[in-house]
Amino acid sequence: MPELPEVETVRRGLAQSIIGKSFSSIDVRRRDLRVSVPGNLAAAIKGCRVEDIVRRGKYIVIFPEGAPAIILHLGMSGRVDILKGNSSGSKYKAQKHDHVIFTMNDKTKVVFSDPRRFGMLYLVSADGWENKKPFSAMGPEPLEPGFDGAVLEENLRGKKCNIKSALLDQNVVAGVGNIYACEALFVSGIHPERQAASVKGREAGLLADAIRSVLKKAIAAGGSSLKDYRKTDGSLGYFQHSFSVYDKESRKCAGCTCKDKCVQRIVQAGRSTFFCPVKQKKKAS
DNA sequence: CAAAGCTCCTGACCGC
DNA sequence: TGCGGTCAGGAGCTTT
Repeated sequence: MPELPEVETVRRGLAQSIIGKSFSSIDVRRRDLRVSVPGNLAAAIKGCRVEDIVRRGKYIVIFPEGAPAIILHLGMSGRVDILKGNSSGSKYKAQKHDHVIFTMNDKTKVVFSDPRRFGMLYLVSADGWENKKPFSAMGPEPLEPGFDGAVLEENLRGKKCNIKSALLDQNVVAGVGNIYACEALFVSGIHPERQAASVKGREAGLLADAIRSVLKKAIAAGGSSLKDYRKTDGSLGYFQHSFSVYDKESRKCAGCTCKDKCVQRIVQAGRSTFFCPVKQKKKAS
């Protein structure tokens, strides 16, 4: 379940390994992902030098010089493996779910694999990319300076759905998914069933701070590896060991002083929510 | 416009 | 051991 911290970890791995290098070949083994991999991918980027790689929400955007931007989304089970040219790259043999393999001019291989094929890899013209499809309406980056309680409150205004579901809306805040929505609500002491628009003022500030701190800690840990997620060198993230409530049904919450087995699981908008009913209050404080 | 429901997909897991 | 059923979940689409 790659969310912002996992995507950021992958972005950093990519940036370190391929910025300044150019694409020498692109092998598309399977096109039918969530969005079809464009037929002109190889023709569009071959020979182009990678200038920059940025992240917006859960998307990675790669900028090859003089070419369209490559939009990459890891979906549910997507993974990027980087094989250094001098060693592992030459021994690489494509696995079942390796869909797109980029080979750089120094033989480094970038392998995009995704068993469930919820991921996406497509091209958008680099000029004005931020104003196009998924990005134009996307909410603020929670780790950028402009994000605070006032901004969050504004984006929650008028929302009648519960706060947990609202946090999953990428137009409210970018990059937060199921795990970190649960974790941030716990840290801020807000009950997941609270009406979204009722979270304002001091509480909106607490929630914004909680989102930032949880995401920062997760990035520092290299993300959370539950099933499929790996860093670009194949190693595991380890933030899953630091979850306060996520996937802890009928167990103790972080720093628990409640009766034991306090963590409850409910389903909201078809997604699991984990929370502590003792520490997360239904009434605004 | 908002929000809920549905869909895509496959590996993992459970119970018999 | 093997098989069928269920689940997970990001985002886009459809329905209400």
